[in-house]
Amino acid sequence: MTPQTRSPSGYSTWRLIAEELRSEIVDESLAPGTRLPTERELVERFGVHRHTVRQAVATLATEGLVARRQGSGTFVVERPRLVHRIGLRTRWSDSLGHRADASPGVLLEAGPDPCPPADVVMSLDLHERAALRTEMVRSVDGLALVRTTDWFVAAAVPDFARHYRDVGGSTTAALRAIGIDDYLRVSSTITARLATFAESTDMDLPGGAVVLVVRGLDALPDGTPLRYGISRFRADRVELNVDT
Amino acid sequence: MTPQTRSPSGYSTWRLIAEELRSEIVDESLAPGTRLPTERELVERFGVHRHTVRQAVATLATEGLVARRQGSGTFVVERPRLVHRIGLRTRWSDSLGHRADASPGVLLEAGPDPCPPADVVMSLDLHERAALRTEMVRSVDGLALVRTTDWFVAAAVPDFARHYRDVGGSTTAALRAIGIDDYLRVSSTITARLATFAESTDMDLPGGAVVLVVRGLDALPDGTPLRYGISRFRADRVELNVDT
DNA sequence: AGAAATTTGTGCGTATGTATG
DNA sequence: TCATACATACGCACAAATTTC
Repeated sequence: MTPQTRSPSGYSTWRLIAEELRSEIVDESLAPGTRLPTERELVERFGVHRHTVRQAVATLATEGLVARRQGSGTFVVERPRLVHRIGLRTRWSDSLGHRADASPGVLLEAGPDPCPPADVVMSLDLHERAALRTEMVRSVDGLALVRTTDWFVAAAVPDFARHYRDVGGSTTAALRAIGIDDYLRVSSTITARLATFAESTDMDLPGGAVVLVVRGLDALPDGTPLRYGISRFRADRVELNVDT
Repeated sequence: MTPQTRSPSGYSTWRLIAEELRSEIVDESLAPGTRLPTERELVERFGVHRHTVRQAVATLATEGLVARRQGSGTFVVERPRLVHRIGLRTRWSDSLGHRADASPGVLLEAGPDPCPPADVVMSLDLHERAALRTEMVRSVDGLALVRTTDWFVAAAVPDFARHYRDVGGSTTAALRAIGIDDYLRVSSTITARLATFAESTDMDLPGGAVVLVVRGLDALPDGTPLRYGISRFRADRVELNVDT
């Protein structure tokens, strides 16, 4: 485990240990409220110096994942986790709209996209039609939980950005103002990866954060494609749910 | 980006750059078959020494994610990606069974679990009944893609391990041999995190690999809970799909 | 209440790894 | 290849808070 004996992985020992412990916490193998193994036990388990274990736990403490109490131990902090349901009607308002502490979505950008990715062109049939792209961040309790990029068929959602701001940051309400009362989720594709630098900046993520990426296609009840969206969720604070 | 100006993250600079590029490849921002930016461009973009970007790209090349061609450039390698469908009937046989190169599941362990996690006890109503736990790895083309842990109500699946081996590594077939012809997915919960040391060993994952974690509850058509499963997928090779 | 054991917090010194130039 | 600056990991010692007996 020492840098001398390990092959160069690009990960420091304390970071590896920190991520191992984080996995167990996110997984609830270490349940909220319970005590972490003592530093002595962690030293034993990982075969490293106490300072190394301490630096690992220190980063988790800085992130607010655990709380250390001198003489007593280190404890897993209880943290609310957002459950985002994926189904026929997938709406932010259902997942975080009812929470008193949910802020409206912040529109970072909205404008024409001259050259959307190939799968977006395909899904929305944008060969002959212009695309509108929106970039948003959504937060709960001051914590950014999701970063979204959406494409619309521009002609179908006139003045989207203005309506979005007018209704106070709700996509569903903005679409209703335009005259679109209902839309359905056709399919969702879920992947996961490490956050990019840009995402870490936009969502203020800790180092090495994992994001859940959901690509979804929404259509009008008659089947006309309406929106192609890419949502990137903080994986340590959000879980996706599919009921069948 | 220099070690002097960065706050200590536990990641070496080349590792950060490697993971950034990997995210773009997994995301298909850098599509299969396309050329990576030149070393010169990467040096420019990340503001680091040429040795540093070379080490980053070298790691991706070792993993087979990119191929370097002298005088030509570095290219993103095309790699098959497994799509695992989540729906009412979620079966391995549907996702990877029809592939000629799919190996049967390898049963690592099967036996009584005296003390399953709280949510498993709850979902399967194991307060008074014994639990059977199975641990498996499933591979395609010699590449381990998923590591599963399943709990059954022991009394409902007598001799499961024997049947599983007899039918050659298929859960659905083993259950049929026991007399269970059909079962349905009740709900699925999806999270993501870095792989643990144990998972990295079992699935032979590269350092810092991300896993998609799916917790699912299966029940008999009459609603009796049958199985609670935790599946951990290699996130760089598997995507989940939900059609609604 | 008090002593001992346990657990986290802190300091210094040394050797090695990392990234730049 | 070498020099420089910083980060990492280890070894040892002791302090402070809490729990245990």
